[in-house]
Amino acid sequence: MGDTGYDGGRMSVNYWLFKSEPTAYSYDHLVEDYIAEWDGVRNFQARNFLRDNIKVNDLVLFYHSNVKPSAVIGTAIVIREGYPDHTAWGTDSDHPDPRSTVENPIWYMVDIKAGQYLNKPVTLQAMHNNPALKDMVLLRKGMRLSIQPVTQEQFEAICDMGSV
DNA sequence: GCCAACGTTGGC
DNA sequence: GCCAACGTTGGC
Repeated sequence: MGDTGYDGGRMSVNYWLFKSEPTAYSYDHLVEDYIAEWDGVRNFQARNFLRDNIKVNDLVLFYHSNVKPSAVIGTAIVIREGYPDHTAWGTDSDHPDPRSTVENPIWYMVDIKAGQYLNKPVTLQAMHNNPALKDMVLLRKGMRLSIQPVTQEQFEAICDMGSV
């Protein structure tokens, strides 16, 4: 941002970290599917990012949470931006919300496609040990947000740490 | 499995 | 609008 470069209408991509419990949806699973709807987010702050801020071509760190060790496993790319999460509708869904309707959807999702595996997972501990990452949202005490903004510097630092 | 931290709900 | 109760997240 802030330079005079032209990139097709947008000054730059933004960077994000998506959390997933691998027992629910792993990075392997994304690579298999190649394209995934990032549905089921039921937190308003994360919803706002999905609805308002996450754009096509934005880059994503895919983080496995609630496993030993928790770690960033790979990257993904946003291929469709915020649209209503239809999995909130209908009782056969894994995460229904009867308050959300077609006319007034509460929840939103994006589509992503698989990027690259890191050559080696970057663990939560490794991130804590890197002073360059000290301001990461993920590392803030008690921060449970499942969709988090990441700076370009943080994104690149983690990719560097993950390439052996 | 424990439990601290957090978000959400709902009574008042 | 307060806040207690509850459910969930997620590291350890």
